Amino acid sequence: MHHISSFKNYLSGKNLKKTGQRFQILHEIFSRHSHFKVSELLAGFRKRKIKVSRATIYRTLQHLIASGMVRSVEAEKGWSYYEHCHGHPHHDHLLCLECGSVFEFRSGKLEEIQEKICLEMGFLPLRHSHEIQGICEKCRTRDATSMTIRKSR
Amino acid sequence: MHHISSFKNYLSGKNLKKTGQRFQILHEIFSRHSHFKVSELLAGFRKRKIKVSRATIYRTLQHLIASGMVRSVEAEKGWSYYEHCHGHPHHDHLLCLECGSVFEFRSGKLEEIQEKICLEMGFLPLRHSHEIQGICEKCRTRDATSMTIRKSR
DNA sequence: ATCCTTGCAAAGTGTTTGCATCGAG
DNA sequence: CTCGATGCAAACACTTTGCAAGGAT
Repeated sequence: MHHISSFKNYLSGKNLKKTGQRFQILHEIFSRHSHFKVSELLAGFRKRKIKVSRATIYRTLQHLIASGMVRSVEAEKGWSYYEHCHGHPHHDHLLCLECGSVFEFRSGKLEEIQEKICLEMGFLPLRHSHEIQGICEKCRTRDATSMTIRKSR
Repeated sequence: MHHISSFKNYLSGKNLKKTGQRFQILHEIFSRHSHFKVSELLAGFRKRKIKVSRATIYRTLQHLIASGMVRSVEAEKGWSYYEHCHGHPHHDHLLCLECGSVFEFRSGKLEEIQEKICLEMGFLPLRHSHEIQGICEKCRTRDATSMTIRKSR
């Protein structure tokens, strides 16, 4: 469990305490496949009767972000999604506007170009978010066959 | 003023009324160089003593987005930025985490790759947001010379 | 024993909505 | 005259914060 020791490391380095809640949150995050909302973490805790407050989740999330272990992936207005950065460092997202599914994609060439752009502008890139929104294959073919009424926001 | 007639067109097509407020909002948006927050529009109106309520701005923004004249560019948590789509259709952003400046960049090659990815995945791209966050040149060189205290969030 | 953490509830933000009134068509 | 639009304030949803109590070191 590399992420556990990473986090311990981070905590020690900052003179922060290794509390049960913090590791519960870490576990909850890293046992997920990818994205999550705070409300989903909270629901997970409630289901398993683990006591971690919403405030603690938010506070811990700030540490996890500061440590580089988690990053936030903006999605809907006023609704943050997060994901852990556990192996695959850069992968971006396709969001289906119809069914809400999120697909991941990754392209080395894309990253090369980004780096070149930053270099040219003297910009030091730290993180980035890249999301393409549209209609996924499944919804596209469904729409083409049946006469679905598109829901208005 | 192409955007004015575009908007009139959209309004007519939807049986919506051409009100003063709507055109005030349109003007306020299109007289800006690029990004804006709702609060900034509101401040502009207050300064010029124009009466447009916050609710009307949000409601009009929804129409402008639906009409494709404005799109939203997610930025900070719970804080939406918008921009009009007035000539340059695709340009993406570099956000300086230190001073908050936003720089625009654009790359045809980048878009080509994106299109190819979507094609491969059967995804129909409609819009996208791409933001690279980091430290801009000015802040980088300033940090290197003076011993600035980085403000903690 | 110290000082960081936690949980709670309250406060804060940005956004949306119900409703009475206003006004474009 | 009619029905959509507006403004206000209240409602919402997510996030942050003050404070007293708890817990790691």
